[in-house]
Amino acid sequence: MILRSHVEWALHCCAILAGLPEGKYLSTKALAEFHGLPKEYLSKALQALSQADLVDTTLGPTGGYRLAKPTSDITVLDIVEAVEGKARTFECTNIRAANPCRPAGFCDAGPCAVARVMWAADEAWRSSLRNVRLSDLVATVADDVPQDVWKSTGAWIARRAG
Amino acid sequence: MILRSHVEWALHCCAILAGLPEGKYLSTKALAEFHGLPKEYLSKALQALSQADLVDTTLGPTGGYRLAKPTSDITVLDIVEAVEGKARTFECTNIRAANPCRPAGFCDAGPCAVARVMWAADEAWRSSLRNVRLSDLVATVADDVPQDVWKSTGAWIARRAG
DNA sequence: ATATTAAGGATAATTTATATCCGTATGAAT
DNA sequence: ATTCATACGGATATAAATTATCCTTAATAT
Ligand code: FES
Ligand code: FES
Repeated sequence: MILRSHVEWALHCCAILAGLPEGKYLSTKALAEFHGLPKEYLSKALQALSQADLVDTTLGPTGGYRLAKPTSDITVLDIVEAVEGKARTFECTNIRAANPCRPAGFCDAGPCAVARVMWAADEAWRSSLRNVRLSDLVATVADDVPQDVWKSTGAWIARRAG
Repeated sequence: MILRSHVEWALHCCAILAGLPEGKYLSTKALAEFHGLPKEYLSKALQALSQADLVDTTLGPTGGYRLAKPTSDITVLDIVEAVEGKARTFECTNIRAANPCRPAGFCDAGPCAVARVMWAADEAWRSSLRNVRLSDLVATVADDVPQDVWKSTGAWIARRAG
């Protein structure tokens, strides 16, 4: 099992959009260049963010993306689920139903105990991601990145914004 | 992202092996029949359990699998990692390195903040699975299944054990 | 000897992930 | 008005992972 690369892309793009000057937009082209990613494919991840209402978009020469809400109102889980879907990572195919010792027509009262354990772990994973806001993430990144790089990155974004 | 079906198979097989009479083995064929699974493919999952030293095996007409340890010494995580691997579910491709504002030869001090958040969630998932022992799981299943079905299932296992 | 089993290698089919291409509608600048 | 750059979505292509089967080998019980 492995998460799609879109998750890494979407999270980094949101972190960049967080540094965008008020009211401006940043294009797919700029985001792809910045991260060294294939523009057309990155576009699919950004479309997913748009469909999840995490970002606003506009068309035309100065068009692109910007965050639709304050960074403190967006969680990492919001972003992950936007590109990866909300479906559980464990899928029960109900193999217990094949038990030859069951009476004919036997009907289970609820989900299998195995599935419940796996789903609880899935929820722990989601809960962990839900507890980190985009604002927290950006603050951590800002802490990690040397000040001069951080500053010139902000300038780069402002320069490419439309 | 979705876990492989082997996870569901391996967990259910371990739960069945937990009901095996002392010293006996249960074959792939019996486990496949019981769960309605393709024998040859299920065999791959069981081999993974064997390689992780969670089960003992023996050859020959009375051969098959049995648990290698007490059920309280095996966690759900042990089983999941045996078939799914221990690799993290989030893979960082270090896209931050493409940032055009970095000075040439810039070297990161540690893993990216985005990766750290994703890895923490991964660990929360694993921790949740690690906190459930096979003995706990079996107890829950026993609670779920009607007593008569539980009993006849135990008899079925004993009958097929060699 | 014979039958049955786990183990593992080879191979194929199916599904998912990755990636590119192109047409359309929209908005900004001239 | 015209032109250009953009998001969006559909279609298609390629690569990789998952699912599945087949077959050979070595071990073991009867
Ligand atoms: S039947 Fe699907 S997890 Fe038990
Ligand atoms: S560079 Fe990989 S998660 Fe940030």
